[in-house]
Amino acid sequence: MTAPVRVRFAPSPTGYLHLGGARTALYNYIFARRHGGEFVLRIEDTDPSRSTDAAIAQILRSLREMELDWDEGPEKPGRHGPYRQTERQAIYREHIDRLLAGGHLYTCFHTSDELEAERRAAQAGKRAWVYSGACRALTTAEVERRKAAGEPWTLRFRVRPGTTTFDDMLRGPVEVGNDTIGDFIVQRSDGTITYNLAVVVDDVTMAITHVIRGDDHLSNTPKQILIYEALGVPAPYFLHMPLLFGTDRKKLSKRHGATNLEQLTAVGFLVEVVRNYLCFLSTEFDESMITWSLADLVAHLDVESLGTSASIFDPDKLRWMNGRFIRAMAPADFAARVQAYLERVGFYGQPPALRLLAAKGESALAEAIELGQLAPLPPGDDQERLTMLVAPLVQEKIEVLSDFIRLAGWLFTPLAIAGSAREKLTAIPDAQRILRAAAVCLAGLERYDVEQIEAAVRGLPEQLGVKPKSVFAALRLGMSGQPVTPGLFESLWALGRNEAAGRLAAAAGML
RNA sequence: GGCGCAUUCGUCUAGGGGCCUAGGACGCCGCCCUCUCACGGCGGUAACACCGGUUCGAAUCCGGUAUGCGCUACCA
Repeated sequence: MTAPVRVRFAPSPTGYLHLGGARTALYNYIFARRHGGEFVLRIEDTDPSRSTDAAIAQILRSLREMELDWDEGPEKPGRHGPYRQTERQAIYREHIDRLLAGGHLYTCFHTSDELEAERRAAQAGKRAWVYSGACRALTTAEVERRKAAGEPWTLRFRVRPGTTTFDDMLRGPVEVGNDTIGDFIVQRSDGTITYNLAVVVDDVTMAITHVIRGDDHLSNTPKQILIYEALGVPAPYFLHMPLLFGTDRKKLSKRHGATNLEQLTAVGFLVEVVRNYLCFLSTEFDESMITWSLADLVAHLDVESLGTSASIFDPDKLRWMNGRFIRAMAPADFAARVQAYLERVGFYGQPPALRLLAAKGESALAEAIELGQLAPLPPGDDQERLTMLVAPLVQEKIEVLSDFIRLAGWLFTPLAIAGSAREKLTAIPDAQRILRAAAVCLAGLERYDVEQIEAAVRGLPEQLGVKPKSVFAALRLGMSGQPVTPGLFESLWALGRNEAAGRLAAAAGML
């Protein structure tokens, strides 16, 4: 019988979980669940200068938001812990000793400055460069003498001659000549362990059977295989997923706008959609997949049938998917999501969120939230009622949740007609007459419902002898101060009779 | 420079020797619907990186070139 499948996701906590990382986490999770295996989370913080606890917390939060619960890892103790590399020093020690005993490691006294110079010279002469292995020849006595003299030293891995091969589950056989690898450092002069050794030791001791990671690690794999060999343990299966780039074909970074889950959800993308979008890259996609649940992803997606070339993050397609998803939601669910979103971005009782979005756009909003400038604020009773009332009106037209604010934010703030809206309103012939008539008309309606409102408004043009367009435009501007709103009749209805009539009358008074 | 991986419309992709004068989706453009904006519907634009082979026949197989990315670190 074969060993149970165990996979891991091993981010280095140097910042947010970016989308590429989220994607490999997703596929690791899916692979584990498909094979009834276990998914472990490990934090690769061997470089303390770049790792922060805040980043770790951030990453855990994002994974949880995507519902990728890990079976073992931080805050989820298991038999193979600890799950932070900084806490596994003793384990590395032990393995270093084993390698040392096996003659796979040797002490090297070359300083990084010396090596840097050599490398530069080789570079200038357009010659290939790998570490010469000069220190291999040092005698034990010599080593001891120089160590005693206080010279800094590192431990290097003695790369054997020959070639190293492995079968990538996605790309097939890969073969490299060991002479192109060069003895690499495994223990730094400060005594800390290097990435390539740490991963191997961790994967061995955590009983990882399948290493599913980004393509950027493909070139490191031969080194790691050499270490497995030296340790005398079988290497796991490897699968290198295609990378995810920004629109400029470069690695995703801040310059590409919203590129991590936090920012994306801050502008109103739904986690499920982002999650699905990431999964649908490098594979065939069908519209019916947009509303898939995590369980559906597990049931249908197979990391082994992904394509092999890198793909580019396309915010436009994500938007479209988000819109489709929103349209497919039950109205009540959508309303609840809108409310939670508005609360999160501090919309309720905090016009700043609204203004920020209007003036500076989505990225500014995302940034403000990120910096904690907008505190979550629960809605008041009236606001909650209004939100529920208005949500269905916008559900059919928006792409991201922040569009709600753009489209319907005016409903939550006192009437203000300024700038171009004011100019447009004044430019409408008979605007004042129209507004007054409409206010009176609405106030006198027998029943205040959408049908009655529509009938009344549609009767106005003939009644007043003006063009229908003038009436619609005047009422829209007059009730909202906005050129674009949800449906006119529905909006007037959502406002309520008094508020609607009051706004129109007030608008007439401003002319 | 060396090594590795990749290469179909702008983007995500279908395609695994004849079904391909290359199909779908996003975007873009146009039309329809329409109280604004959208949504929705319909239509259009647009690609096999290049050069050589193999073959009766190549997007599909092979070789080379180019380009991109990654590794080549006492980063991960």
